Amino acid sequence: MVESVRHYRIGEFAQLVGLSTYTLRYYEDQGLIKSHRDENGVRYYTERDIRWVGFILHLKGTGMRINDLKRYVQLRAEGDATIPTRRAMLQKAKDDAEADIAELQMHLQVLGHKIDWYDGKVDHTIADSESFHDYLQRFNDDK
Amino acid sequence: MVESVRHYRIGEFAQLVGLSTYTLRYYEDQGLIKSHRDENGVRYYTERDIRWVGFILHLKGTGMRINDLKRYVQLRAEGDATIPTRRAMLQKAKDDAEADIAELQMHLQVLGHKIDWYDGKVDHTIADSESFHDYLQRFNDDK
DNA sequence: TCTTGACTTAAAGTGCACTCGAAGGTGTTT
DNA sequence: AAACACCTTCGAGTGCACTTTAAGTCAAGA
Repeated sequence: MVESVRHYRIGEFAQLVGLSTYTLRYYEDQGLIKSHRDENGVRYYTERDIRWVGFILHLKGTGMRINDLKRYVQLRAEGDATIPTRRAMLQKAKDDAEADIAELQMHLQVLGHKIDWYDGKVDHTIADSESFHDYLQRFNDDK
Repeated sequence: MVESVRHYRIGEFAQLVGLSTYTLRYYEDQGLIKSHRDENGVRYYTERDIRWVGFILHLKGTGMRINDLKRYVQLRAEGDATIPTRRAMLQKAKDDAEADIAELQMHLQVLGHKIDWYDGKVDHTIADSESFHDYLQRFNDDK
């Protein structure tokens, strides 16, 4: 009694992973994902494929580009010998994303100050004469 | 004895703000920045303009699009009555960027786990049989 | 039987933000 | 005089990641 694994055709799978069928075929063309085919040539996917797409989306989510993803997939196909390379790719993606966050936070800080400055102007706790640039200097004292 | 303000022509200004002269003219076309002109029609910029471009770059840095930037500039031109609207725009930009950071961090966490998993495979502290998916479950116990 | 959803290839379109080039002109510097 | 940096309009090109269309085929389900 072999329990057959649940199969999803492209439409259902697309909904599950939150991509369009177009995109799924596009990713397949690009070699990012592989699909299985039934006797009529119709694509189907399994739970494993859901997890793989999920992981791809995590990588994409950190800003990794399709080309790098392709490369990662190729390396994976080459077996365990490429683990150090893949690890390095992930580390780089991680470092890059962390740098992005740091930059984002820096911009965010200025935005926050500008919002505070607007508030100060509106409730008159900041002098009309004080420009945002002057106001910002207040936070630069320690630099 | 009026100290005249330091003027920068587009080439020098471009270097100062880290944009190309092309981009600067493009931004001007889009209404994001204004330039002053000398008697020959040659653009020049001042310190104030450096600060303004800097601020624009902070907004862009949080992911704000040209169209929204345009709108912000328009509102600014309409005077203090639009401060609440502008404040709201900044708040939204801030909220959006914070959401982006949160998402990024989520992706980052998975990446981190995958890196650890690779390390575990390499030094055999993780069983060969344990898939990354299984491994990830370890961190899901509290959910 | 008809609709629905799948299949194919190949090409074109979309959106965003630049980025560049052509072609001809002006003014300053070497 | 030549080089250089600037000016104009405006249209085309770039890069990325999709997104859509065309045109025709196939098979299962109501």
